[in-house]
Amino acid sequence: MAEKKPFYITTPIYYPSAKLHIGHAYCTTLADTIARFKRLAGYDVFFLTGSDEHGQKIQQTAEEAGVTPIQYVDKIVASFQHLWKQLGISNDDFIRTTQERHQRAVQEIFRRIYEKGDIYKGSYKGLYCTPCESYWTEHQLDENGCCPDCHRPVQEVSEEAYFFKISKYADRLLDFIEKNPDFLQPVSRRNEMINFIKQGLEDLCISRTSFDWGIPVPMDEKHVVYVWFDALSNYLTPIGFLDDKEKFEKYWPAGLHLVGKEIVRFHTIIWPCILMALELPLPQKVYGHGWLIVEGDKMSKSKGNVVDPLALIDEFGADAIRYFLLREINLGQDGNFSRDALIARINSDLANDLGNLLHRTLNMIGKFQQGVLLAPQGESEFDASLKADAMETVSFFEKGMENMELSESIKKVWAFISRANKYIDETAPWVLAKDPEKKQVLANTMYNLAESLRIISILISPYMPTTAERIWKQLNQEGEFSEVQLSEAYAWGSIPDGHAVGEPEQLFPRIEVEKETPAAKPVKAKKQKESKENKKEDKKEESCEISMEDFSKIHLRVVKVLAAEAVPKTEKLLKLTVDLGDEQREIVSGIAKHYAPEELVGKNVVMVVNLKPAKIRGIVSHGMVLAASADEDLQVLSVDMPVGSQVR
RNA sequence: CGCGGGGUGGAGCAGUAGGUAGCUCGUCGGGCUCAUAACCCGGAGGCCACAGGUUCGAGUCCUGUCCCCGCAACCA
Repeated sequence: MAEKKPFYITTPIYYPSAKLHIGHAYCTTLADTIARFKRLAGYDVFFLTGSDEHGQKIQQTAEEAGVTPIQYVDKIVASFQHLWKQLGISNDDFIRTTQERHQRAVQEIFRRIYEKGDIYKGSYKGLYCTPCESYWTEHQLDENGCCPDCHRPVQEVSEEAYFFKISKYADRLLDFIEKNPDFLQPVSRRNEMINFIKQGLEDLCISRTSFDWGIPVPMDEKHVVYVWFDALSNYLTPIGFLDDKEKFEKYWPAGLHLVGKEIVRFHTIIWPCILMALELPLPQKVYGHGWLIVEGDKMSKSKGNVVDPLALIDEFGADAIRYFLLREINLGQDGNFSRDALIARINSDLANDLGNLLHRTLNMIGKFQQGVLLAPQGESEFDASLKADAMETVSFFEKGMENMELSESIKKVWAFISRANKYIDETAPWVLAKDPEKKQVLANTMYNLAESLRIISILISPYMPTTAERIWKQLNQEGEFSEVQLSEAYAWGSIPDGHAVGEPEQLFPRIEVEKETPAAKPVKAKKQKESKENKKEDKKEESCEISMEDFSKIHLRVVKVLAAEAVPKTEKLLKLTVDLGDEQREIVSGIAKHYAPEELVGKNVVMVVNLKPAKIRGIVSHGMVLAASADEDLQVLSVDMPVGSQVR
């Protein structure tokens, strides 16, 4: 066989300021699946992920935690790596921007561009938001003159800094993007970037003196290299940019940088400019995927809908999560993640369709033929059709995967799984088994089902590596599963005559859902209904009605606010200490925009007493203060009744 | 005139250089019994947010309006 074609694929490097959430897991799973597919298809793949560990924010957070920055990031990065392991991520390397190899590479890149004259010293004046590590111009600020992102105050800063002449490359870049439609996808992002570039590019400030947790600028040690210049360079480091010319030439340019839509700009403007300055070829493709919306809403701890991927993996297994993310969410746009939808997919697709197909097949082979497959002889119309479908599925799948149509490709496999289930119905093996003369027809049927499952296991392996291998093992296939190639999926009839299969074993047990979880679901349904009906004049109010019994579950009481203080580093949260009459509680309330803490002290307000406690910003909030709101306005319900009064 | 995404049967989504509106789940009815109350077949359910326009013909193109959602993942 000819030498394998190289394929270099990357995820963004994640910022270790907090734990990773399902959105990060999504992105990395996408990349992993593509990487696994490429390996399956015979490419020599290098798959990189990592962490972006520098910056003022990390430095500060570490200080607050009383540890050094490196101690701080070491710990968090270990949790990244743990998560990737649990998720079955098959990265070939893990780059950390604090590694010596990366620092050397960045300094070298900086030096080369500087010597070329594309980096110059200037001074930067601007309004800086520390938490966001962003400079803003005056008109970008929000109505209060604060950071438009986080709405915290900004500081005026002026510092000496190095600049990278991006402006010099704008025309070349635009030309490149316009001439290479594949470079930037999906098209909506591409159009966006073309517009952005046409508005003109400004030189980019790439150094800082205001903090020192970063890579020193080689010729001027009081500067550190600023975030994007540092972070983007990670893509060059692990493939031998500095010290392994052969490896570097093999893998560069990258085949795919997979990124979230929020950072497409950096990857399609700054990064290509850096590469052009280095006189290196540009990556073949940058793909900006969408985000995950959770339960129709933004994730937030306060709503109790933060999705911790590790917890999900514990509960459902990595493959189920992977399957859900890749199947349910369309790559280019935002997608919904919900627990109900996840369970529905697991039950119907994984347990009923796939798991049960394997189980019933192996069971029949065991029951009707003592677990032994016989080479088929003759072919019925059903057999021929099944086989044709299998072959069509494989080639559709291959094409789809090459085009990054992940969701479409896996759906096609499921259509085939469905086809195989139908085949069982068509051939009715339990009938054949009763007729000795149909012995060979039965054997053909069993053989074809086993072949179908063998092929299915190959096709799903990039998506669900563990499950694929379990199927493989249950079919008692020979050889290392990791060595299997896509070409074997095309080879119908590979199972030898007389092959004995293994015992059936449940792949995915069905997940039984309790009839009605009183809390979350109805509330959500109601919310959606409301918003829908608001436009169409709520004619069907009765559908939102609750019974007296429902209402009586909510305990409302008048309580007195004893103390109130702002929760540090938040803009909407107040921590309140309230007196219920017979006890005191702490609750966190998102009303800081409307009330100063001192305004609330002494007030008697209405509160939900029996709300399940929730942890918000580390504070246990047990209860909720009721407030009326309309547009921007908000008022807590304050009443002139004694503490402890029931509200009904 | 900040930017972007979106409004399609109960839910979640597809709809590809404009030509009978599809899929999954749910639901209703039937079939089957090898199987994880599973599998197979069939039915009901949509004037594709609204209003104009282009066209022989628009969910799909153009214009305008309304509504939702984000601004990068702490905000009960």
